[in-house]
Amino acid sequence: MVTQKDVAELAGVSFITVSRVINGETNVKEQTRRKVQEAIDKLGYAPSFAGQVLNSGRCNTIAILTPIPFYQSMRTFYLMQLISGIEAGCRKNHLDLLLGFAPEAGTDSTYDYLRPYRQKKVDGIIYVGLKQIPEEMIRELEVRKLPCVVIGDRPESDLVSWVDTDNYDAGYNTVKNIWDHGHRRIAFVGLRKEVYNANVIDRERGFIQALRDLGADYDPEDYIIRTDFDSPDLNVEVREKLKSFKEKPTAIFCCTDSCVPATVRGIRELGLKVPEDISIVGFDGFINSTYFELNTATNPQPLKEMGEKAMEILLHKIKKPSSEKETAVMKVPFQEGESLINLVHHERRHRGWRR
Amino acid sequence: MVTQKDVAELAGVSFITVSRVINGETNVKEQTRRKVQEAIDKLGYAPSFAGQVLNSGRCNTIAILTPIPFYQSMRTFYLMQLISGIEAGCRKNHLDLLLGFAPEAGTDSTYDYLRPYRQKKVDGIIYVGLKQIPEEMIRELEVRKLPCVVIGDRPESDLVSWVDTDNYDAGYNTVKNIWDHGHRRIAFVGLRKEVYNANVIDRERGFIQALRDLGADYDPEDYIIRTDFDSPDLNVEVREKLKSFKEKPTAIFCCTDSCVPATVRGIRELGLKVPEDISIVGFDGFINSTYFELNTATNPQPLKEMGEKAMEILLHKIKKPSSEKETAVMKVPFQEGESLINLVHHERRHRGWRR
DNA sequence: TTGAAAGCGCTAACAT
DNA sequence: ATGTTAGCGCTTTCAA
Repeated sequence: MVTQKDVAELAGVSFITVSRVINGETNVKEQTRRKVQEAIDKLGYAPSFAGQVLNSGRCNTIAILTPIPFYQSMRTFYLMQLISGIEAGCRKNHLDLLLGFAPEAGTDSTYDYLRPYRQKKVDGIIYVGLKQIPEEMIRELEVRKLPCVVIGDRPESDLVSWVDTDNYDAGYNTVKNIWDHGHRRIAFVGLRKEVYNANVIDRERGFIQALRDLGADYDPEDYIIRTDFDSPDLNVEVREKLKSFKEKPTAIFCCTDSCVPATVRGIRELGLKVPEDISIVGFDGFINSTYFELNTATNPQPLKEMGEKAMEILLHKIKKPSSEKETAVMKVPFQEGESLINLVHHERRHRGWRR
Repeated sequence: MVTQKDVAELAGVSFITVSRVINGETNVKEQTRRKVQEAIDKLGYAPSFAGQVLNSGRCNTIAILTPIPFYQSMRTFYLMQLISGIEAGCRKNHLDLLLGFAPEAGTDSTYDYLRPYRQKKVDGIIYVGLKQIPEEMIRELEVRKLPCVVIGDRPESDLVSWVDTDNYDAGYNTVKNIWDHGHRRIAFVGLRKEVYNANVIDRERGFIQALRDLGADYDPEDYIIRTDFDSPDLNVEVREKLKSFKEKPTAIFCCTDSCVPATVRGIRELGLKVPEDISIVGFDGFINSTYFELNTATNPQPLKEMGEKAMEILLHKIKKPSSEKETAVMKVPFQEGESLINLVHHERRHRGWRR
């Protein structure tokens, strides 16, 4: 490996002068600088990461840590888009990104996922939640004094900052939007209670409250279909639940776009059409025409911006470890789509299927 | 930060004894070891990454470097699944994964994507190709003596090993399979010539050669629809090209599953049905029922295995830098699906649309 | 079985 | 403007 010493020797100066040139210090004679620079170019010298870390205590690396599995599910889009925001922040600040994998239920528990942080291999962590941040991790953050920002959940600990979207609000507004399109019976495709996901729970709360406030003539809780992301039986679950309703919904609000295709399939299996018989509104903004035939109304989360915001907060904390916990709540806009129709124009059809 | 010195002080030994305990050396009295271990536990000491790197010259980190953008396109599934294989290898070998971003056309060219490698921040690189590995990167590999394995392309340089699938073979076999289902006019959805993708080019070559060998009564080259991944107009391009054919194909082989949904849409826009009027076969194995309504015949690439194989090769090279370039070609199996029908059973229908 | 000294590549602080 | 010294946390070598 080429070191400052090698460069110094070739240039006929001491190694400290090389260091000065590398760091762009001003107190070097122009002629010397040129000499050194030539030697650097000739040898292809670049300052070693290890030496710098040892000195500065910073390794200019941050970790993105997540329990989201890297499968071919739409959930990975959530992660991917966050990463693209985080990566933008890294670029700007000359940081590198370490990819960490937090344990998921059913995963190899012997895997020591905290090792890199114990070793101080990163300056900070962005934890992409959706699952709760593990207790032992919080303890580690405390011991190592590692800055951490969570995305998609709101941990109470003072040790972690977070960036989240206003899911209650977005859920509420979505229902209001659907209602404004003339729909009076709206169902919700949500998650089973045992699946922890603070975001979806909030969307569901918004769904329920909006319908109550709007004066719906049914109990919204009765129109919640509970399933799991990527469930292979999602279509069946939707279909059977739909069958069981006395009064059929004219619109379904899916807690995430991941559930939209299977929900549509379930509806079609009943011989019904989307959106003519049932309108669909999703959440997250994953669906696009590249892989789904229906232009879907949804609530696109500002994931890239969330990633960027998380980076910003993390950098504050890295630069000033004494700084306070920061939090940020971002709005989710509603986005129209062909999957949500205005009911007045289609009333006859709906009457038909309600019977 | 807690260092060996702190532990040594608390345990009343010299710091070198702490080092010995950490590294599990045998020449430490059991009683001393216990004393030291207690101090370690009490202080939550873990050996600092920086110190170890400086000493060993190894940073126990490998990079995955790719020009594939992190958007919500199916192409990211390719990357995701590779990563899951690579990650498995990292886990086994106590390595960490650095996520690198190679420049894509149209990207910020001021971004110094090679910095981490110049700094020796990683022990090796896995480059996920599909685009050619940049020349300046090969030069960097040479200067830094950095091991590198490419996935999805076959660079000639002796400096890089590679793992790839046999795309010519898979393309050839796919056509043969479709032919065996009774189809005699098969089209191909491929990429425009200016889009570099060695894999797809090989699939196309297989497509052409198979039809020639099978004695097709048309020139396969006339039945190639050229587009780009994720093109928003893919359906239009397919539709218009289909219209232009005198003799209509009864089956379409898509160079990647990414193109399947839009291809299906294009077909439907002509009032035709999949698979009744036109069968579809894809490639890669991205399509699944979670987000696409049609169970699609395809050629699932063994991506996870490829990632694992790449890791294996990379580790060889890291452990023994003098070792030779290694290459691996993996088979792609054909997978039946409802989107490909046996033509004899549906002949009437097909006659109908051919007219 | 334990410790002292040197050195990995770099920079900050202090000479010259 | 340039060089010397010391030290970051660790391991290797040599000494006790």
